[in-house]
Amino acid sequence: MSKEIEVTLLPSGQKIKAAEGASVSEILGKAAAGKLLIAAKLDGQLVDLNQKLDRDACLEAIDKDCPEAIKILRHSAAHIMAQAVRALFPEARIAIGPAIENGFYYDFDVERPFTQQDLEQIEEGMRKIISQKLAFSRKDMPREEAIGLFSSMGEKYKVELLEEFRDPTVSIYQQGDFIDLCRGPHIPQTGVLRAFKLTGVAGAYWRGDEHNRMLQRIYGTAFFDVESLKKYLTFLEEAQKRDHRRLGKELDLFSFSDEVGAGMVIYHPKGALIRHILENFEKREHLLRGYQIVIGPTLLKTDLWKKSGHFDHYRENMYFTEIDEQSYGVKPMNCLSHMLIYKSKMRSYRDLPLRYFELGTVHRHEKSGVLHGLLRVRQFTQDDAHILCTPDQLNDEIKSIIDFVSEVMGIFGFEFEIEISTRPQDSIGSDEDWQRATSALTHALEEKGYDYFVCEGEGAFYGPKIDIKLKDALDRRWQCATIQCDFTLPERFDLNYIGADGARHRPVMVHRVILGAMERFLGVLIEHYAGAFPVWLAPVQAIIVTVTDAQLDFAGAVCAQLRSRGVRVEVDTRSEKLGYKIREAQMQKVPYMLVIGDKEVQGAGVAPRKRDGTQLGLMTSSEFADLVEKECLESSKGRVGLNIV
RNA sequence: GCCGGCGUAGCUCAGGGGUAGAGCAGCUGAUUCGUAAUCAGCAGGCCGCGGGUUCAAAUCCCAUCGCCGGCUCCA
Repeated sequence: MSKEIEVTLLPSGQKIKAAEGASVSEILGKAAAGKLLIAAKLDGQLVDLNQKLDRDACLEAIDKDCPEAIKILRHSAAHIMAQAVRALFPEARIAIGPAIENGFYYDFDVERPFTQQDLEQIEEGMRKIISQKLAFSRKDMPREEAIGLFSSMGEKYKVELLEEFRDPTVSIYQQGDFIDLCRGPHIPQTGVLRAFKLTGVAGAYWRGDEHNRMLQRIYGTAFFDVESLKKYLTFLEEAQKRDHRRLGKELDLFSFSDEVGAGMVIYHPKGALIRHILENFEKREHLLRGYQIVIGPTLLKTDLWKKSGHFDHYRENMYFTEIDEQSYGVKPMNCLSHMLIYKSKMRSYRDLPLRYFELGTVHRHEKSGVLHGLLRVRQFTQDDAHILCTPDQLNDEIKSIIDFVSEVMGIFGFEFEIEISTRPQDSIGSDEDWQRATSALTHALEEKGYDYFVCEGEGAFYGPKIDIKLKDALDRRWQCATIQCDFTLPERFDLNYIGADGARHRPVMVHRVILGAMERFLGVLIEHYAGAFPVWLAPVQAIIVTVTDAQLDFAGAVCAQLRSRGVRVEVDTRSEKLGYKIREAQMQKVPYMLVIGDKEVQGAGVAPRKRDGTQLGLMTSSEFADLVEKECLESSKGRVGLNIV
């Protein structure tokens, strides 16, 4: 006669009796009425449906609509893929295969890289496995036994992982003839996987270390139903349409040239104009907040880079040249001249904080493989500032930078994630300084009530930092704003100020950018707006389209009037039909099209048509200029009207 | 930098050892038209750059530059 246990069902709180040794699915089966169960939470821990219960516990069903379910499905899909790969490539060694943000991957050590045809075959193999409805079964075993098991299979990567595990017991999962080291849980059987697609293959270093062997990684995604998969694939297509590299070409904003070199942006008139607007906007915002605009040189003697520590810690990313037998370094950061400005005279505590702002163009030798449109380039301009303050002022300074970032991002409508990065291996300064700087950053964020992630060991070589990440159209995150504490440069340059006590003190330094790099920000901005810039940023705010050539003279006069008001307007003078010219303006995402036919000439006005197709009816050009100005101010939250350029 | 893929007209792409192709854009002409593509004609190319194999290379091989997807690294 078996004992009874009491199970509390969550979230209802209902208590039911069950036989000791009953499985999760047996217990939940009755309560789950028709829902597709994926797994369960046993006292808060995710477990498989066939897990047996031997004590009183709380149990919560995980059906396919729970947020955890999709991760479990994708993780199981990775196992199924690995099984298919092993069937096709018996010599393949398996590494790791987790669920990731939009899917899953699995890394394999294989003789030759996978091809597109291989992927199709693997998909076919997966479909076969799915149709067999193989159960995922879990087995716990002592770590030593697992090492023996995987050694006998030749799975050296699994053995390497196991050898570093501390737990005496590990779990393995098996479906069909495929065995994998895994914490689980998994879907009950392979047939649960209904919709999946292998999306790509790429090289990836074992354990993410470039000194290790490069494995072959297959990416895929999976969903509970085919419609969701289709929706996701459509999303990817849509995202590709707003890729800034594509829009940059279509909207004639910028280009790259292999004759010029990789990672060097060539701004075309419209792209340059947007950047110009952004930069003017930035200068005003900085002056408003007590920053002083400064300008430093591009080439600085290598000796100075040695003094700052850049030569020892950042040389790999720098370009050097020689002038009159003197070695110079092209600046990868703007801080040095700002330090020299500070040092140019005696400073009092009454002068602090000093905030030096520079739209500084820097060059960094990024590895060729990381270059990516505007988002990762070798020459870029930062909206950079260095704040020198007393240690007491540090917290307030950081808080006001965070406010600055949040106000600016609000204007563009960006949401962001915040990360704090702590001391890396290759770094300078004392532990005590790092500790002080790191806690200054965390305190400021906590006082402002922001959530943040901590990235251990990801800081700059000279100090810890707060990074603000924006997402691109393809869901990749890009660092834009960053706030970096630096206790070491003031030391190396022997910066000081005279305190109220008459003695010399060391100021604290903060490096910070708001938009980050103008290039990257513009790239993310293009994708954010899908190329349809708000009027205050649009390089062409209105385009005049005439019904026939007969109205061209009047169109020219209107254009001149609007330009004198600061409206960025052009005339399409081609002898094309109205519809043709409208279509073109539409595809160029111009905010306003000003239609001029005989009626408008008669009425001495224009008929604006908005980008979304709405027509505003006849108005004078002056009324239209007022309208554009009002919209600029509204969309820029009062910052920018018509007179930005 | 590493693994894989790819460079053909301004753009998007076809052609895969035997005379270089299409659509769009451009130019010229006709059309003068009311809110997302008027018609016709013309022009446009060291097939990324450099080597090699071959009677013959856009096509095959090597090297190089650049681009794309990842990895590593970063604003």
